Amino acid sequence: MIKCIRCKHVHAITKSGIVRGKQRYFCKDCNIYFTLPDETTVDMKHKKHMTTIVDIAKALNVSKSTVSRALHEHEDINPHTRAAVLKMARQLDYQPNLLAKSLVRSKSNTIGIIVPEFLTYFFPTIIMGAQQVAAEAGYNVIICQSQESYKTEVANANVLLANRVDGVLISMTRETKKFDHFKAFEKHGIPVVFFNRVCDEMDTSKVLVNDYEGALKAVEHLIKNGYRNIAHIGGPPALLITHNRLRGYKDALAKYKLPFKKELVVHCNLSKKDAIACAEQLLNLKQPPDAVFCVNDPVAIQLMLLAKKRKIKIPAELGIVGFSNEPSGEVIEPALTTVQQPVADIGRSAAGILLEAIAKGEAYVPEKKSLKTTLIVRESSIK
Amino acid sequence: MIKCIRCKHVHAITKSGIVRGKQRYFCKDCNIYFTLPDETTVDMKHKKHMTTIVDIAKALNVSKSTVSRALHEHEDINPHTRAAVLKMARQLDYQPNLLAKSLVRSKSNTIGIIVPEFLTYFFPTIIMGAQQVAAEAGYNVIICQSQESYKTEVANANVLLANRVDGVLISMTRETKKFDHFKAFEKHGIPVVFFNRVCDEMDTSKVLVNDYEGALKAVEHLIKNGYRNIAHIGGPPALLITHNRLRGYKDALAKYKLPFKKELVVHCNLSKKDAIACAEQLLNLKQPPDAVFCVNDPVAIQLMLLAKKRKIKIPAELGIVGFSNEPSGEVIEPALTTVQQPVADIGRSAAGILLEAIAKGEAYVPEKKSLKTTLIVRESSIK
DNA sequence: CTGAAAGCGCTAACAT
DNA sequence: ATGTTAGCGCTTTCAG
Repeated sequence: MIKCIRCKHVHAITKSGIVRGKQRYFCKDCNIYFTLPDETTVDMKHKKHMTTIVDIAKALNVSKSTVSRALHEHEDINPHTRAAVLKMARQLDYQPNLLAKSLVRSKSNTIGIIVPEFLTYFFPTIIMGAQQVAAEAGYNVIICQSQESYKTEVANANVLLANRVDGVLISMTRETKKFDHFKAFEKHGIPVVFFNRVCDEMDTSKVLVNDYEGALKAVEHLIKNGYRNIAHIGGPPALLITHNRLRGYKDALAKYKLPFKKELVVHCNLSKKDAIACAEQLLNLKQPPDAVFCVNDPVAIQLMLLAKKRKIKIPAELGIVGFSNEPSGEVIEPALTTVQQPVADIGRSAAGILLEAIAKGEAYVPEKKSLKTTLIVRESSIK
Repeated sequence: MIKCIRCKHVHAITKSGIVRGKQRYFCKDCNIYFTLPDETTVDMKHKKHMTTIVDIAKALNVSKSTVSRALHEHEDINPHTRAAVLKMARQLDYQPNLLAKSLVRSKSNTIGIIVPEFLTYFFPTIIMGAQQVAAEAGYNVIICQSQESYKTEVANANVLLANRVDGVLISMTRETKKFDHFKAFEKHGIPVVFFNRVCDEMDTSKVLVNDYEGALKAVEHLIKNGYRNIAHIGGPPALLITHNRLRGYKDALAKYKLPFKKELVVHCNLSKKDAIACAEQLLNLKQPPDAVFCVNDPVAIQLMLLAKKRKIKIPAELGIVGFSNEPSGEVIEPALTTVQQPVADIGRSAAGILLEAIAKGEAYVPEKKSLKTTLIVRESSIK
């Protein structure tokens, strides 16, 4: 709707020839000729318009569908036009607008990841693995940190929903008890794969490390090396890994007919401070343990540091085994025996399953995957 | 337009009653009755339609513009309609489609990050910092790993471009010599902030750690502690940090009138293998150093491990200072003196500057930020 | 205060 | 083989 530049009215306007490629108009009321201010020149520096398929189409005098087809190896396309389009696309520096594509396809080619934190090497490594697999399949990754807060986790879920991710990878906070924010994904047909900190209430794919087996092997190893009064520093009771590693610990004792002593099991919230507190609690026992299986390496290291400070000889007087094989365990003295988990594999595996689920849609059947652990024997556990 | 399920033609079709709530058709040509496969029932579970503003509008018998306005605290809106819309939105579990919003606003509220790798704690920590700041401002983050490959980096840049990110954070690969893929961002008015591995050729914001000063302090500390024959294991020559830390090393020597000896400087590509090779090279010297300033902690740790293996006393016979304060340095014995960089701050700072640039648009003036380092003195450098 | 309509860039029926 | 058209879900003039 063209308005007269003087009277601002729209009636009484007629086209009147073309001047320097621009349409000229005539207002019968005001009796003046005018052309519209060329907005493109203003735009030029303001925000360089990215070339679209329409630009290519115009340049080549074809329709945008033709351009779209040429760009997508559609079969019904003349090889010549195709070549011309491709050339022009390169020439104009065309970058497809994935937002538009996602909108019309109802598919964003993006997956979301929710992790509780990002500080230790653990989650970054998993994310890296997932990101690699995703990138290879042409998927982007949006990462959210729940910071171990249920509320944030709900917000994260909404962000991912609003961004219309095609699938989600989740490791829950330790305080998550309600799962509606996860179920919302399912409700919209968005597949979810849990890893590590999984949700039992939901019937989705899950990728876990075989914590039970890892713990069993670790404690068995201690027993075989002559330790008899073996303690366990576990994780937060809410976590499944805590449960499974504790179970492995118990079963190993049982297997070798060693008594289970309640006072030898303490739970740690995984903070450094609490780790030290737990270590103290154990070492202060009237009958202190001669070995400790720790829920993870950082905890094991705090224990070792404390023991060393107290001149307790490791491994002679105190055997220590950790879990997760973090870099620090390798350089500490004595080097820490630990249960290695295939961390990057967790991410790769989870992402792989998720992509499959996205591809299969309805047909997809949830799958539970349990990754193997390996006991890495170093010095801290060999009497 | 109903087609016969046999002859596929559209003429000769008539309606013929309703069966179980579904319209039945009759093809006069083929003489058969049929109903159309019920797509809605399939759809129901297939992909639950997410509610849109139109759904809300219909439910309330208002126009979608009204809904949009209600959802955005627009001023021209009746408080009652507003309340009704909000209520209905909640009721229908409305999640705005950010893809659509981004498309029409030409603003994705997403920033991209390109980092060379993701393995050490360094980049993940930076990303975490950046992600926090971004999330607080309502921005998502898309992360790309260039894997130290120029080609991948170019691909990464295109991915971000195609996703229409509003800004980009970059730490270059060590082999990047051409910068067209970065300049493409500028060309489209997408602000770029470099961090850590910055690009001198581009006039954009940069966030760096004051490597020079950190190195200077580190070497000065060694000198003050009585070391006189101080070596340096540097990083890959292509990196700026290598250059700056080396400069700090040299200037510290100069400041105390100590001679610079070429054979005491070796360059390491930062791989573990090469770190060991460099350490060996130095320790094998006819006149081995009595202290080494290392380009980073992992290298320092490899050196320490080798020295210990050779029964060289640390710090008595060999002082060692690292750079970056990685967790391992704290637990190794003797504990590693190191230069701490405010890693998460790099990410926070860079993201902050980027968001500001996005907000200011044209008006934005590039800014160079140099973050301070702190020398953390532990045992490995005190004779 | 509300509605109608245009359009962001793209895909995908449908038509030619 | 190519063009036309109708959206995807949303914001944003413009018109009441």
